Formats: sequence, structure tokens, C-alpha cells
Amino acid sequence: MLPKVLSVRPCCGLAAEPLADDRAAVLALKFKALGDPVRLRLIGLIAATDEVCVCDLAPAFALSGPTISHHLKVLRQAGLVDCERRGTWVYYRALPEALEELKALL
Amino acid sequence: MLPKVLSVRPCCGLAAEPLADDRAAVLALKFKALGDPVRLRLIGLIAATDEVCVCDLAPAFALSGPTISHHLKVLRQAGLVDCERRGTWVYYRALPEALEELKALL
DNA sequence: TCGCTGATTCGATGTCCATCTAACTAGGAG
DNA sequence: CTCCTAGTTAGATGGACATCGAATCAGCGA
Repeated sequence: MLPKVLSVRPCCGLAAEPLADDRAAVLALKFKALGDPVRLRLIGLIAATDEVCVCDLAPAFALSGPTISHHLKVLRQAGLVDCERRGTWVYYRALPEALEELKALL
Repeated sequence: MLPKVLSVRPCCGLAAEPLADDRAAVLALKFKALGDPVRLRLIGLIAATDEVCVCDLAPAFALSGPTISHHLKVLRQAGLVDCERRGTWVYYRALPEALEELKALL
């Protein structure tokens, strides 16, 4: 007994709600943060382990330190990652809840 | 017997592969397409039904026709939606495979 | 206290992008 | 053929953004 499911086809979470204007803005901010090759690779490296030091991330890119720092800030402000300073080094880690929120829309 | 799983914690698809440079670029293009409130609302409306006429989408926004057309073009070029002209009207529909690809990364 | 290293912030610069108006294309209806 | 409507393209413009070097901040060790 599975009649309606085939014809309704909700397709994705985006189709569920009409998506209010202000909510669209905050969600777009997160997607935009992912909309850059450098940041996409960054969050991939960060999510690959519990936490990563910036000094381990930076060498993976042919970019200046300030530029990496800028991209990490964008990811942080979007709520996709978090960071903590321990001594000389700063460690970043992914925030799975934020990624789940986006996943639920697709 | 489930020892390692708890400590490894793959978290999301992004963490799986190191994400090659060129692949990151094409994926970032798709995320960037979603990184705008107007386009996010647009694809939400499109995905809500099998197909939608542009003339039904445009009135939902306080934007000029050309601007809507521009955003639809961005979504099209990112491979997230497809369109077809039938007579006077153009109908857009979502491409679920593309959304699934992104979903698998989060 | 004085440097040294890791990381962020500041300021400048060149490029990309969202938006508009105007002009154009496509397809009926008379 | 001529209008009218739907939609896209072209060109311009103001604002946002990715990147850099220089300056600054934070912590540690001598």
C-alpha cells in the first residue's frame, strides 16, 4: 500500500515550504560560503578529522596566509565551522548540524 | 563488534575524498548558484511542482523580468534546472540528480 | 623583557555579480 | 502582415568579493 507517494514526488526539502524571505537569506549565506572551490576544499579537510590546525590546512593551498584566514572566517560566519585557540595554534572543526540543515533542503 | 566506527566519524561526504581542484570548481559552481536568496526561492518554487512557467515564477519577486531571467540562467548553467519552450511560454523543472549530488556531500 | 612563530586584521586592487533599462527574439491572434 | 505578450540578451552601473602585502595581535621560550 504505497499509492500517493509515486505521484506527489516532493523531490527535495526545498519544495516543502515556500521559503520565507529572511530564511532564504540566512540559508543562502551558508550555500554561498560553500560556493567557492577553496572553501569547499577547506571544509572537506576540516570535516575529515575531529579538528585541524590552520598550520596543517594552509600548506594544501597555493594562497597566502591572510587569504586562507579570510576563507575560514567566511565559513565561521556562515556557522559551518567553529574554531578554538590552544596556545600558539588555532584548531578548526566542522559543525555537522549546519551541514545537516542544508542536506535536509536538497 | 563495532569498534572503529565511533572513533572515525566520517561526518559527511565532503570528508571522504580530498576533493580534487577541478572537481571542487564544478561543485562550487552549483553551491554558488544556490548561494543567493532569490535563486534559492526560485528553485524551491520550481521543485515544488513538475514544471513551472516563468510567468508564474516572476510575480513572486519584486524584481524586473530580466533579473529573474538572469537568475534562471545561472541555475540552468549550474545544471540544477532545465527549461523547455512550449508555444509562447517557457517551463522550468528541477533536475533532482544534481541536487542529490550535492546532498551526498553534506 | 625581547624576540620568534602562528594567525588574524587592515587597506588596496582588480574582478565578478545583481540589478536595471532598452533592445531584441519567439510565438500566437486578428 | 501587424500587433501584442512572454522571455531573453545587451550594455551600463554600483556594490560585493578574492587576493595580496603590511601591520597587528597572541602565545611561547630564552
